[in-house]
Amino acid sequence: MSTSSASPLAPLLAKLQYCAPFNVSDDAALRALPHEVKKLEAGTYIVRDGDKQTRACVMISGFSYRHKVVADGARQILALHMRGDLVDLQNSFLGTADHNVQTLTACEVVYIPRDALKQLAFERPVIGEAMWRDTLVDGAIFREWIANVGRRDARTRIAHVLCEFALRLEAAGLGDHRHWDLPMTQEQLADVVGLTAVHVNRTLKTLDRDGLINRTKRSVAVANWKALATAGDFTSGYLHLPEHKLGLLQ
Amino acid sequence: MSTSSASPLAPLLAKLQYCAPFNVSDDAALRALPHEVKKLEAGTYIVRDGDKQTRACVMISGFSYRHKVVADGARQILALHMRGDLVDLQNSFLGTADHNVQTLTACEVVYIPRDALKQLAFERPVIGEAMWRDTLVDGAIFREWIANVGRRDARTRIAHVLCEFALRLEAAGLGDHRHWDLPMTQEQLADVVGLTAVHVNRTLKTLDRDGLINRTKRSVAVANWKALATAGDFTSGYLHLPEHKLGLLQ
DNA sequence: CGCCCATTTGACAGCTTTCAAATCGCGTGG
DNA sequence: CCACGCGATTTGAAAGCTGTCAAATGGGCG
Repeated sequence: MSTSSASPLAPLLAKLQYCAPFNVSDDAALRALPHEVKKLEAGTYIVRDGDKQTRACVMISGFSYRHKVVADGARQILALHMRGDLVDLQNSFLGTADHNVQTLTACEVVYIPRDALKQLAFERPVIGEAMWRDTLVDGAIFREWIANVGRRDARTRIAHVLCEFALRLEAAGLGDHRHWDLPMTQEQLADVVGLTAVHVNRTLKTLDRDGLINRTKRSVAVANWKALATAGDFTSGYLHLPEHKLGLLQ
Repeated sequence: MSTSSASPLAPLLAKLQYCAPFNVSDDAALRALPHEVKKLEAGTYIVRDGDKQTRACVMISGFSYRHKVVADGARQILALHMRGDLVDLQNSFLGTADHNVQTLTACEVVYIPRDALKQLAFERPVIGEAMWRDTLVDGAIFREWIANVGRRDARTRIAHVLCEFALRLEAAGLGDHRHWDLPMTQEQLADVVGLTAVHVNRTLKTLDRDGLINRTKRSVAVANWKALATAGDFTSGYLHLPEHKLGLLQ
């Protein structure tokens, strides 16, 4: 098994290989990347809007999110990240960060110098292609979110992100898509879907009442996957998950 | 001047070089890409959701847009593309398209086989990096649009996209940011900002009345750039434009 | 036990949508 | 050159989804 859990880079390896496995040499090259492991508390900023980053950050455990703050002070969450995700490739390659990245929970992360990552990508096309692909999947999720906040009503919008989180968590090996913990407050969920916390609360209640989800305090479980996916106008295509991770669904 | 207008690939070259100019050899390699020029009528689908593309498409003239259709039939426009933009790198690299790309106006485009593009990117890191960067800028714009439709009111939202279009048009060499033609109907603009055409109409009227824009039939001119940018909560950072294209602004 | 933050709930306001109908612009045909 | 027709723009009135404001409830932690 090439993704030994001994290396802190193992989650990145696992994520990048979801398309095709690397050979031993590529595997070793990736593991040889210079890196620094760090533990971060919940709420820590990994990147601030305007920062000039020179390293990328890989999530090992915990959750983080990207967000922007608009003129009136409202916050919009742009993405949620979990184990294996490369979270600030985008900011570091573009020079100046155009948004914030903050930990949602306590996290372990690995920092990798941007230039080392860039060099690896071009020396080893298999790895470079996997990283590029990963960037494109991030973009695909951004697009779905634009449609989600732009054209779906509250109920559909929330059901949709719940389905997305479920599948991504499962793909990252963090649980079953039908039963997982939502690591965010209703206010944070509201910032994901562009609604108010009050309205998210009311909408979650109706999803619960209708038997689509089960709630316990700060956690959500999918009670009826099919119904939730239908309610959320959800299809998994845009996540571009490898087929072997979609077996359970359709 | 390396970007001779003789080649149909010149707009792509110009776009990719906005960061740093290529050397003669890279320039020649890009021009040597296999390609096919095509004229498309307004409304033609370049990619349909679900398609398996094997070539990418570069815009030479005209405008195109990406969009998704949600469950209730509503459409959300995800991106607008113009001269020099690589419009379906994303779909072709990911295998199956997760959204549609359609021409907004009559267009000239160039098709390039995905594999030739991929090979070039890895053989010539300067070009590969430029393409990667371009992908990341697309992503940055997606993120801004999430915040735009998620957290801004109608007036701010519309003013924001008008500012973005103005700057991107100017950066692409298609006019002055203070005076340009909007190549879309109010209904299409509504699908960009996640509003109804009726409300877009009312809002444009107030922007006009307040002296921020001037309208004539289907065209929009910026009457007061500074006021429009303020009204739209617009700053250009997320476009990651090269400094030499920002001289006029701030 | 008490504080604090998150959740929940209610009443009301408001931005945006919906539904229709009128007007306008412009290409087409007489 | 003018009438016609169709799509886009405008406008009005009313409904509705979501937001705002406030207060109550609940759970976790020192």
